[in-house]
Amino acid sequence: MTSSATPVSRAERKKQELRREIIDAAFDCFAERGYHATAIADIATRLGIGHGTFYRYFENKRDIVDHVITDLVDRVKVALTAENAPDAVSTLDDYRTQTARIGESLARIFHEDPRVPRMLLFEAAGIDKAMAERVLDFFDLATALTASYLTHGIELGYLRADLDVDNTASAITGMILASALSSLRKPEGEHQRKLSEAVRRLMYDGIAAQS
Amino acid sequence: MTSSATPVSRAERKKQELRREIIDAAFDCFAERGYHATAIADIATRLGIGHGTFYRYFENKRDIVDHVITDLVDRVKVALTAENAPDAVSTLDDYRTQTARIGESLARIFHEDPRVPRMLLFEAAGIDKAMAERVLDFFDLATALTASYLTHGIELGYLRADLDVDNTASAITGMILASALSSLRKPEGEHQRKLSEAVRRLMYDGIAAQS
Amino acid sequence: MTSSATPVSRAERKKQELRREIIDAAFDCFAERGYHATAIADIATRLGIGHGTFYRYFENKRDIVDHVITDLVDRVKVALTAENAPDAVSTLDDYRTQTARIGESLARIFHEDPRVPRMLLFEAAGIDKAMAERVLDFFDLATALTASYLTHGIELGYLRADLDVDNTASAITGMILASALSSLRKPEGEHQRKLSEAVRRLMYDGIAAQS
Amino acid sequence: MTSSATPVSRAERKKQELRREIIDAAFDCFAERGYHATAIADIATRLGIGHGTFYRYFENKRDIVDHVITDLVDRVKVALTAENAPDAVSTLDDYRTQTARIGESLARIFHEDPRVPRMLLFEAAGIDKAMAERVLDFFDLATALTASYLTHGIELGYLRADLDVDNTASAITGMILASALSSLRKPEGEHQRKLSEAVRRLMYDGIAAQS
DNA sequence: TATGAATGAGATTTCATTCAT
DNA sequence: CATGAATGAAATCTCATTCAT
Repeated sequence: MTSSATPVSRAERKKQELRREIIDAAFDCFAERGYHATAIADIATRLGIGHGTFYRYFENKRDIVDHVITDLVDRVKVALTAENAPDAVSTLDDYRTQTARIGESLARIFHEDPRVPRMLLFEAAGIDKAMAERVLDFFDLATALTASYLTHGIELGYLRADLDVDNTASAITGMILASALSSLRKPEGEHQRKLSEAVRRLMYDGIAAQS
Repeated sequence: MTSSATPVSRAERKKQELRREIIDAAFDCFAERGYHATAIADIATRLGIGHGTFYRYFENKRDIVDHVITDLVDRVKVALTAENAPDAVSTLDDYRTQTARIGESLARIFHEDPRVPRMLLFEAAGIDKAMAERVLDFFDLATALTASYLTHGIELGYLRADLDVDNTASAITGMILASALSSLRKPEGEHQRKLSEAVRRLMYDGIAAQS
Repeated sequence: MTSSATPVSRAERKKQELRREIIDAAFDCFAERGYHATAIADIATRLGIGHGTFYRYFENKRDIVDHVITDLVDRVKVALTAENAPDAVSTLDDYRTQTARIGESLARIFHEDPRVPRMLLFEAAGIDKAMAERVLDFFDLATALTASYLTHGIELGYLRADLDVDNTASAITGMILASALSSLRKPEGEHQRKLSEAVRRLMYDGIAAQS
Repeated sequence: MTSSATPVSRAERKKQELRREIIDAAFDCFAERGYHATAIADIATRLGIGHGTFYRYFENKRDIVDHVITDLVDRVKVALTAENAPDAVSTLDDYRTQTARIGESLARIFHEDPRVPRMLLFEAAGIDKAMAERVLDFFDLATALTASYLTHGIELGYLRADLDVDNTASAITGMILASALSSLRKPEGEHQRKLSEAVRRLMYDGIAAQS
């Protein structure tokens, strides 16, 4: 029942393994030195393989970076969505908890693998037009997800009915970006938690003194 | 009274003019095709000058992009600071107005020159480590400025005394980023204004329904 | 018994071969057209290889010329020293024979490969300060070697006890230079032999008429 | 009677002056940094003139170096020939004195202006084929001059009748070269004098112990 | 006449990609 | 299949020379 769908041979499995290692090594290089400063030979050397071998696994340099980004985006997507269906929330407190959980999850990813924010925020967009689009698409996705939460909250009445859903969602995505950015300079978990908390207080309590 | 301040010769003036044109053409190219995809010859061709001429005005490619970024950052800095001293504000309403004004000013820059957000958010950080630092420094500057507003507001009592100033400022910077980002896909002023308003409502009213 | 000493693969051997061919082609070019007038592409073209290939074997243009000079200097050093230990000589006649042998050996090198004197005397020193130093060092070496012969001869009593060893050695090196120079215009062996003989007569008999 | 031949105007004189200064500045640059490493702009800057001005005085870079070499060669020629007619010598002692005087004169030139040996021995020949020929021509000239002394000495009987005039002259030129070379590393007058003396002892006494 | 801004030929060097072994 | 030698397109940068001012 396990390997029924694709009866992979041992060789095939090895191949997939190396494929994955190449993606990871490329991720390392791109995040460390930048996409343009990374030569295919650098990636191969890091793995101890010949650089010709690279081309048996990926079309070209542009191909690998696409895979790197896909992987990275998938990981963040999972953090944003996993176990976190908008309709699982029914009160403001639930939502606040949910937000905290998502925030924490993101923070963990950024913290555990600093290549993620670096690549996503610094490297990807500068590669070419198409990649910049992918980055924007990803932000839009995050915004859409947030928007669905907001809409759900409005429907259930625990969020302001007059909320400008899309733009508020954009603003919230911006704060997530801020969190990712700050993880580049202050990667300690403590700091990330405080920032995350500040974001939530902003969202729920606003900044004004209680009149 | 005419040329008293700087008695520049006509030749000198022409030189400064071309220098500026080169910076501008470089800005065009970098924003359009990206830093790495832009050859010095592209910049020169765009101006109808020989590419050797470029090197009479700038050391090398890295030099020109530094100037482009400096210009760009200066422009945004002006929008963030001009006429906008934190201590000119003394009530929450003042602050909200102030925030609106700054937001509008930024929106105008992003809208009037779409190269600005594209360069700042997409191209700059991917150039090299040093430039990535400059970008982070710039975000830090914006955050520090916001923080000074917040501190001022706390002191005067119209902002929450228990505000986590620095992290809240970070979050607000993130929303400014969101605004810049959105201008890339939806550059119409109308949209920008709405996003700006949503940010302000988030800040002042929170998202929760009035209990 | 075959490849016991250095178990080089066929590929490795081919590589060394090409490396040597590149040095030789570079030597050709530098001697023919001069270092500065020679482009890397010229060297590559002469070998029928792509000019990118050059950079797989040598760091840069400066690197190759260093190797060319090292080769050349080694060749001349061998001629100056091989089988020619100062202490193998014990009479004036021996010394004269020795001198003749060294002179002949040098002449053969200059004659067999006219690139040698051309490169050493005309091209090398003009390349840069460091190379000029190498050339001077080489002359100093030749002078030191000659000096050791002279010292030996004084000790054994067949050379004048009041000889200014170092300066006399310098003068003799100068005459070797003259020989190298003359080989550029008059490369025939006959001429070289006569010049060599004239040098020896000068050294042993002086120029004055017998009183 | 003074300026009758060419009635030069003040302007003309100034022009000639600048022309000379350019040659001298070029000499400085070429000797210091080498011909290829010297840009026309370097020469102009050293004089505080615009580099366009250079081209009002000299055809091109090749032209100026030709003039530099001509000047240099003329200076050495003067030292070799001035007041030193072969037929003014009639005894071996006279000749030895004469030789000393020429040697001293050359040494003074090399010592007073170290650019001379550096340019002549290190830079000139590497410039191009034509210049290499000029250098060889110059050495030939020195050799021919020496040869005429030798011939004169043979005719008057104070030099060996069986002297191989041309090749002996070549050898002597070689020793002059040695002197020039040594002035590059040991420019002190004392050393030059000793070397010069060693050359003369070699020529007149040989190196052998008196039997 | 002096100047220096403009020019582009030309040289060096890198590196993604191919392909024979 | 893996390898890495070979390749050349393409980019950067320099500087001798011209020429308008």
